[in-house]
Amino acid sequence: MAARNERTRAAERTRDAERTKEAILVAAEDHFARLGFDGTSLQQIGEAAGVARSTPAYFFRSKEALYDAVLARAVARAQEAMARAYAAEDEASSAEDAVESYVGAFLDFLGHDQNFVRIIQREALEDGSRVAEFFGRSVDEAVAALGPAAEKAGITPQRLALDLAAICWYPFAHEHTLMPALGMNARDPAFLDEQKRHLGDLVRAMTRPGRQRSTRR
Amino acid sequence: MAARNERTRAAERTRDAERTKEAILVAAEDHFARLGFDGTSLQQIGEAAGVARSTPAYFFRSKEALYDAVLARAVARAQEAMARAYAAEDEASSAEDAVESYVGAFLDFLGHDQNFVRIIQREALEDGSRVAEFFGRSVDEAVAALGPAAEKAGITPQRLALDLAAICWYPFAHEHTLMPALGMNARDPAFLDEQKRHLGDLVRAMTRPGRQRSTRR
DNA sequence: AGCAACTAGCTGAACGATCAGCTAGTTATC
DNA sequence: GATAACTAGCTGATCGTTCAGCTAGTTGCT
Repeated sequence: MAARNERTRAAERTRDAERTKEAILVAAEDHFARLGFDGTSLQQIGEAAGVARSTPAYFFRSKEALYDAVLARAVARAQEAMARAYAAEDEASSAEDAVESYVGAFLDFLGHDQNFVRIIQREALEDGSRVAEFFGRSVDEAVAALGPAAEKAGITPQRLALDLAAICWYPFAHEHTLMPALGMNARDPAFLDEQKRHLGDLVRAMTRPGRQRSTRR
Repeated sequence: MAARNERTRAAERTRDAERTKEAILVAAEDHFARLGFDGTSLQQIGEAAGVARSTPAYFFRSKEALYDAVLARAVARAQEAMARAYAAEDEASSAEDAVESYVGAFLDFLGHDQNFVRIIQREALEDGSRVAEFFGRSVDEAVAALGPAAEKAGITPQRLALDLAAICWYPFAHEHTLMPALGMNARDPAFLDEQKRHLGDLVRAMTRPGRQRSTRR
């Protein structure tokens, strides 16, 4: 049995708190992302990490504290990925290109970090979620990156950010609900490519001059 | 104590299977939507419905069967709302107006049925979700309603449906994550109005002639 | 170098609490 | 009085947490 093998290996392995904590964090993230906080037991996490049931609690004090550590890790990954995208984006030749490269980086990150999407989706269902605070810096960067294009389109950068985030995020969040009903597959690389191109077209359509928008009342 | 009062009232109330089942369904939906399947106990549902803990199981056989009934109810509400919107939409004068009225109905429904959004969000996190099948008819209607505008925009109706669904859905799904970070409030009626106008502008921008889209490779 | 004292890593067992499902029963209604 | 509408009480399973204890590894002393 796999679990047995892992436990045996763990017993032979030299003691290393950092490595063990890391294994627990990885196992916990996978389980929390797939099954949720309530749907995951410390027993399962311990088995997957190759340690005893009590070891996660030994290192992280409580199940909730372990979850907090998992959440912080996942958010940090996203922040770093988007900060890199923000740093790389300033060599774009036009406002539209800047958006396209920034959005492309976001799409790539979401496509490669399914755990992040699932964990944030679960957080979004908690009333007192704390992720909003975590997003502060990333939102500032996004608003800066989208600012010029938003001005050309005649909308606020916040609204442009919302539209793009929604279109990027939704297919991954709903790959088991609306996507199959539409005959689409979010994990198909061809879909990702098409999505990037489509978003570029969309931004160019929004910024093209000569538009007539609804007048404010 | 409130629970005691409700129980007392239940005992005094005349027996009525339909009314009791309805009360259980309503209570169960609220709890499942807010706290999830695992986070909700039959005890809580019974208390909220004003019946004993064993009554939900008496009428619905098991917790899972009760959840299935709740899910079917919520999906049926959405299907009816969108079928009405589809029926009302054919008097629109242009392809763009048709989209705007259809999308407006969708937005209104989502804004008034928070339970539906939350339940579907939770379903989307289950790997073996069955909601995809339920969406079949509604998707066909949506594709038909959006067809003319999609053709004008040079994209498939499925993709237009995906974009619009994403932008409509996302603010409600993430009203506790990205929305506050962007300084927006999905439940503000002014935001809903602005969102409708904005989506109309977006569709008109997409369908405006003279665009230059990326060429397929 | 070698040994004793100490610490950090990790475990198994036990705890109280909570849960869904079951069963035997009680009450209202026709 | 038969049947449907409910309920209280029980049961086995599972959960997170706690804790004493074991052991591998480190440090300090001679």
